[in-house]
Amino acid sequence: MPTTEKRLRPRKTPRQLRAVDTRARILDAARVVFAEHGYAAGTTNRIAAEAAMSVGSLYQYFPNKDSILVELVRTHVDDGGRAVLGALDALPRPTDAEGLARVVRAVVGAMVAIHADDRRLHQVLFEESPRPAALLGELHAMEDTAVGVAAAWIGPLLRADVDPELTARIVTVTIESLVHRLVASERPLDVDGFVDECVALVLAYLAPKLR
Amino acid sequence: MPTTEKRLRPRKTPRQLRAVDTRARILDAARVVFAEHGYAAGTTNRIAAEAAMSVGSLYQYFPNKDSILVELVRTHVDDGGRAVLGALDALPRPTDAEGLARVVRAVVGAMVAIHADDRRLHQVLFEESPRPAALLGELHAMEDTAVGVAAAWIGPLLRADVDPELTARIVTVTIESLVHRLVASERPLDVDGFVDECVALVLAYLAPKLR
Amino acid sequence: MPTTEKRLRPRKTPRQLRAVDTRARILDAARVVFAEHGYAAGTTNRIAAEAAMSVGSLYQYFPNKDSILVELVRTHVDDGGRAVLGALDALPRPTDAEGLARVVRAVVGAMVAIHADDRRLHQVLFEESPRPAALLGELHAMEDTAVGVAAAWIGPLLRADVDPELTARIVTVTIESLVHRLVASERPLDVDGFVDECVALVLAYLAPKLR
Amino acid sequence: MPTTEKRLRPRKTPRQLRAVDTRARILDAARVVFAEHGYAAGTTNRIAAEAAMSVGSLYQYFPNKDSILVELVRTHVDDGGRAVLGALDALPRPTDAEGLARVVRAVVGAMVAIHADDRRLHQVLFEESPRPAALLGELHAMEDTAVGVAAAWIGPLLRADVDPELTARIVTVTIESLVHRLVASERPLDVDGFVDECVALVLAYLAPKLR
DNA sequence: CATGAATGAGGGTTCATTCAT
DNA sequence: AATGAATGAACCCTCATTCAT
Repeated sequence: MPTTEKRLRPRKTPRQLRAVDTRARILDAARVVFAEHGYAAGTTNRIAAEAAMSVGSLYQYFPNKDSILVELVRTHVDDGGRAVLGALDALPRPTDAEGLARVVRAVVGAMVAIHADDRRLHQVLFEESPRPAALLGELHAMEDTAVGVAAAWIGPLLRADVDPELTARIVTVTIESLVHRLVASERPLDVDGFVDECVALVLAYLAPKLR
Repeated sequence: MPTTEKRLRPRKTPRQLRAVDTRARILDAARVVFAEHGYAAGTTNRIAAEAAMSVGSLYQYFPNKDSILVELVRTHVDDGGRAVLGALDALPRPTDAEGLARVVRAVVGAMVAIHADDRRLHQVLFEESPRPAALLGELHAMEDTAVGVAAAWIGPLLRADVDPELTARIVTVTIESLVHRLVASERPLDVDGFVDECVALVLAYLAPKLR
Repeated sequence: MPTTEKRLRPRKTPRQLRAVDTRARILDAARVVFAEHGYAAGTTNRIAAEAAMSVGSLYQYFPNKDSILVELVRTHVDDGGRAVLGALDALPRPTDAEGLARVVRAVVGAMVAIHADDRRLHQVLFEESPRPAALLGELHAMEDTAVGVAAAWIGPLLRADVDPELTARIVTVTIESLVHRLVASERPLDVDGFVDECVALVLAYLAPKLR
Repeated sequence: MPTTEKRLRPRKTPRQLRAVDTRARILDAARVVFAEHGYAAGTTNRIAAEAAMSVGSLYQYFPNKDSILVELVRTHVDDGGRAVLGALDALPRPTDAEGLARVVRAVVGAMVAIHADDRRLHQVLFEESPRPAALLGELHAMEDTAVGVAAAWIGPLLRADVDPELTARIVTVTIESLVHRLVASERPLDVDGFVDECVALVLAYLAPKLR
């Protein structure tokens, strides 16, 4: 019933929704172009062409090339966070080593899943491109948040003499690093085997620290 | 009059040696410039200036900018390999968990040491810069070699039902990834603590696989 | 139904009046924007924004950016003429050197007054901006008119062997030039002292030509 | 005798002279292009084309478009100063009204002469173009120097109760303004007549102040 | 008539690479 | 071999103007 739908949300479409859509088109195009050409050769003109619009339009939505990149990074990180939190949501707080194993497996799985989409883009976003100072702050904050979540989930299981914050950070960094390494790998890789070993690694690290 | 010409040329810098020296000067300059300006802004003119020579001369030793980068990457990887092998050379093949701990600690220490030199350069070399396909093959070969060495040192300690090759690869990749992560970190970091945890992580992973 | 339409239209803003008002709003906005940003950076979009309307609307009242500028120049010149004529209106035709001094002082005073408003705008209008050929003709005509007025006021006092037209032109040009120079000056200036000297200059020039 | 000439000045040519020549070519081209197209449309590419070189070369001699303009302004002002000083050099310090008349005539003549070259360029340089703050300072300093010179030449002739500095400044500004006005005039003008009146104006202004 | 998103030619500038000397 | 001036394609971005709604 298109008529009904139109009636139900009329005024919102013209300015707001259009703009949101255009922004999305630009970001999608940028993803494609950066993945294909890298950051330096991913020119704003190319992105505009990919988005089937003029450069001028692109610059009405983003003040410069870097801001597109920043938005892409932000979006990716946010999506990652949401994916992990979503995976955790389906699980109870672990009360024993077995529950912990399920949690770690879920997290690593979620991380790998969101990175599987476009490995090359991920590389461009997180390695090749310049990261403005402003963005770095956000990324650090995000990591701290992630460490906080990890500490909340793992902490209760740790012995009293173990620093939950440090442990959580090591686990977080390890998972992140290995998943990024997996993504960066330009050779074919047995993903499932990698995930298994990654989980094993983390659990082995945590085992002697459990209460 | 070849005799005359020979006389005019200083004895200790025959054509070959001179060229080697010039190449080295260029590479040193490139290291400085890339570390200071990044890859994109590290122009060939700047490198030539840093090397106190003309661009023209630079292009007589390297066909293009990328070839300088490639040489830098190659050199760094080779140095890394040599450093690790050197560290291992001082140790006996491990026969028990304790020996293994010493070996892992030595390797991680060596890795961190060669990366401590110039973190920024390392980042430029391994993240910011485009890596030509030709180089990728070499890097993969290097990794395989590293895995081979790891397998040789760890393998004899593993239980029969453990895949030494896979285990060695995971250990290698983990150490590499975490050290790179340490280097990439733009926030101040407790290096020693990081190394300790890194060693603990690897040993914990290996512990259940030991015979 | 023309009757209905008439009802809907507010009485005091029939098509014509409304348009005049909109034009005025645009011109006012242009003055502000040009004064603040200069000609090149005084974009039509900025002018429209300042006028609280869309660019599209602006282009319904002016065919292009230059036409706004031209209108601004025209208005300024007209205002100047009116101001000078107004100042003269309050004075009797001079019959002696004393009367002449009063007239010159009044004219210079009026000129300085209308330029004091917004020096920066004046600069943009008369120096920084391109002046289309069409406008030049009008400006020349205006100058000729001014010279004519000057000749009418000064002429009767001059000796028979003096060319009233040339004398009037020199006086006109001198006053104009010095006032513009005053406006253009980016260093603080003693305006009153400047005016005094300007008047003295003109009177000294005229003195030997008086009958 | 080309051989002799070559021998006489050998080493100076290669780097220094070439560069000076190239700079001059660029400035000449810029003069032509600015005069023809104005500042905004006088693009660096057009200037390079006019100078029969590539943009890249142009940017090896000037860091940006504005710097070319600044150099042009500086050169023009310097030339003007030199021309006026040159004209004065041929005259003795005035000791009476007659000598003063000769001096004023010489100065006005020199000013008009150096501006006769290219009126349109002069307009672009001094009206249409943005003048960086740095340049303004220099221009002010130049004016002050000019006022100083004028005071030195006129001062001794003035009555004790006359401010030589103020008088010199008014004279300087008047000559400058009227000559610029002459240049700016886009209508054909009787230059000689203008000069005569200009001189008469200045002398009439000075007459009552003479001792 | 109003709106403001869209257009795209064109501008200033950089930098890997070449080549005459 | 060395030099460094010269090259010019390509980049990012702006802004006067248009046009679908």
